[in-house]
Amino acid sequence: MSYDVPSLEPEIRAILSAPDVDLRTISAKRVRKQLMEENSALTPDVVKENKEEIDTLISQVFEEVSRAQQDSEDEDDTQTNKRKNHEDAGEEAPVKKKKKSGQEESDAKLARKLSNEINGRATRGAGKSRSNGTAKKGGRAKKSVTTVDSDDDGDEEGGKKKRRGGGGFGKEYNLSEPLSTLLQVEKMSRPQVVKNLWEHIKGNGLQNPNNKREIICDASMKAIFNVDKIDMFQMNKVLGQ
DNA sequence: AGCGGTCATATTCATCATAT
DNA sequence: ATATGATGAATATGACCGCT
Repeated sequence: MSYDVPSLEPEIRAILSAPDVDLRTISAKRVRKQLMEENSALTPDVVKENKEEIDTLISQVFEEVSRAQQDSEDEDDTQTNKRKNHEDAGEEAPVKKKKKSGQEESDAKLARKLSNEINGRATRGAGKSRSNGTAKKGGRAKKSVTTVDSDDDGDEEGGKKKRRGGGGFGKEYNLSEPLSTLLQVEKMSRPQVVKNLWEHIKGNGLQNPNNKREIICDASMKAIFNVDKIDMFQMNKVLGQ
């Protein structure tokens, strides 16, 4: 009320789209600060009183600029990509299984998490901050526990391990009638069976929507397990028989 | 005794930024 | 300066078997 916040949009846009400003390293707080420095009319008190509104406006402008910059990245990624690489290299490569999950967030949501999203990613990428990320992680420090892709491949000096070939999970089993019918193979190792089974499950949407760990057996599945529904773990269990 | 591979969800953890 | 909200990422879960 004491200030026409919307009129700040051009200034905010200028700040956010400045060549030397990274959307990942900028924060709403910084923008506010810069606004105050450049605009004498914006005293700390004024900002304080309109903080919420200003933040909202910043978030809106951020969205637009961010989108524009994404397009730029598609065409020319040298800048951003380079920087990004640098960060990743300098920091540590946290194994991320999932990439981006969704860029389309509701506007309301986006506005709400503007600050967190921007700065969260920014600081993380920028490194510094925690520096010893792993150490601090503490209990969760152990990254890939099992899926560590240690495909031992190669040599293994002579008669060391054939665990790959005849190993515990490498053993192939003769599939039961309904199972071989369903999977169209006669023998297979258990992990492979599970894999194919899930393929079938997902293909036919046999998961219980409420509890997706629960499999609702269809005719062919019922022929195998003899039940209407089965826990995905139990499924694996029965499979061993 | 434990590791290895396979699956999806649930839970937990830590870290970040803002707000008070 | 601390408390809190929120978010992302990682791990645990459960069962199988054979080998080191």
